[in-house]
Amino acid sequence: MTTDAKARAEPRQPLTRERVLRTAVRIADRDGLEALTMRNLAQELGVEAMSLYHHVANKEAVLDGVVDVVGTEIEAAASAVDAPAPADAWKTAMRRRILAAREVLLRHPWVPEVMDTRTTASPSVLRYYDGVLGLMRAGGFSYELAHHALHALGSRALGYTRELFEGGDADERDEAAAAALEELAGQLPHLVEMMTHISHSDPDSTLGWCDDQVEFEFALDLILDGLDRLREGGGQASMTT
Amino acid sequence: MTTDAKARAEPRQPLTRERVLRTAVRIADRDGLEALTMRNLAQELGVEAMSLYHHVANKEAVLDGVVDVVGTEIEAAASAVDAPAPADAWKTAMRRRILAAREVLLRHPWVPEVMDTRTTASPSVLRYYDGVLGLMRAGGFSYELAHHALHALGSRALGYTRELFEGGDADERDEAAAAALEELAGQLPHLVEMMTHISHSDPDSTLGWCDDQVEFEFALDLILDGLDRLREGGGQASMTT
DNA sequence: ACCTGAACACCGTTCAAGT
DNA sequence: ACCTGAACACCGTTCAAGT
Repeated sequence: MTTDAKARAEPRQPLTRERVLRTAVRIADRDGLEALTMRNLAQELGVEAMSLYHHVANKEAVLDGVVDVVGTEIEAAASAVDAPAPADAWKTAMRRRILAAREVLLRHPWVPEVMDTRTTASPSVLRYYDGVLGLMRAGGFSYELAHHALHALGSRALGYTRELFEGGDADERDEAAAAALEELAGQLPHLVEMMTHISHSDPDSTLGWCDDQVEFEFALDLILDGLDRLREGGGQASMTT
Repeated sequence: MTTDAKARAEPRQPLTRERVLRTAVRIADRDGLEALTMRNLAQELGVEAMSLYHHVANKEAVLDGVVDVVGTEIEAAASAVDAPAPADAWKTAMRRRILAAREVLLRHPWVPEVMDTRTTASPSVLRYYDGVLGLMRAGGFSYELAHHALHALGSRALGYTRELFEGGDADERDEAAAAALEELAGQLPHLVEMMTHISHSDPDSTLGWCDDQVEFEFALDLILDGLDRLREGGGQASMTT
């Protein structure tokens, strides 16, 4: 049985925008963002590249679309977390919601890179942020403070912050960082000493000592605690000179 | 006089890595990142594209290089800010240093996008972070807290955070956001109400009401104040359950 | 040693033509 | 209405050849 015959044997599903976008997400999940080309996407759908243009305007529309697909997944995950006890309600609810969103993004690690190049807002992401804002309003935030809070959280509300040196192979990255540190050791006294100090107190750790989840939650709590303090202070946002 | 003759009339500078990288920065500043192609870069230098490969390994090396050039500019700007008075020393010094770095980045708005795709650390950026770490150590941070702090600040230490919807033309973006909000108004009750509330209290503001500099400083101060509190508490980083 | 021209293997996209 | 093949205008990069 030839592949042609096999392809014909399965009832051929009609091409739709939905099917195009879901396939695009699958390609990015499986092979990475650089594998998401129009030609590849068409091939995966058993069609010519040009057929895609009947269902999406262009590649930018595909990227907008995949973000919205994942955004819908985030919405679902966020609304599935249980409500916290009344005390500490807003902060605990926000924390749970954001960490639930983060779990979705960890399954689609290419999303931050795409999101950072979007120039228009995805409907599902907007709905998610509307929920975040609603939570703060219910917690007693003024609109002014809530507005600052949305900016301060930024993409962290969705569960991610771009680390400074990420992407690529983690081992490669550590190796490159080690080489850079060695070469520049004389110029980086504090970084070198921090590394030796931390690797002494935790002998297991090598250069790859940074636990992304721990650091994410550290910064998230720092911000949520700070916002809570401002909220209690009456929603005014002046802190420093 | 033909352009050929004119080109020959000026003493032809030899191609060097330095000249290639500085020209690359100029192209990105003037025409945007998408204009920074190997062919364009060569043309600007009056040379064939392939000649570049004698001075840089490939395009990735060019991108690593331009980040390092701007990183050097940031180092210089940061070390030029005057030391603060002894009281509040670390926080004020950090704030000044970061806002000085931000000013450099505002002159090179394409840098965040490139930085976010780097997988190896630029020497100049590493040196800048070493200085940031040194400031915290001098301010009494434990290495553990300082390490968390570096992660929590992330790219903010260099003066930028990627906004969720940025890039492209600002007017276009606002228009798109307005259209999205209108279409989804029923599904975004809190965002819609926040907008009307804020535009009432500030009649000048339209959709483009967000002042990036104000929001950057709000979040920066939120984090610096939080870190300062933890530092005073003895450098321990446990805040929540 | 340094630079070049032609070529290769990719992109996204347009267009006229098929069914 | 939907899909296709050929072609266009770009990329980054390799390679053999020039000086």
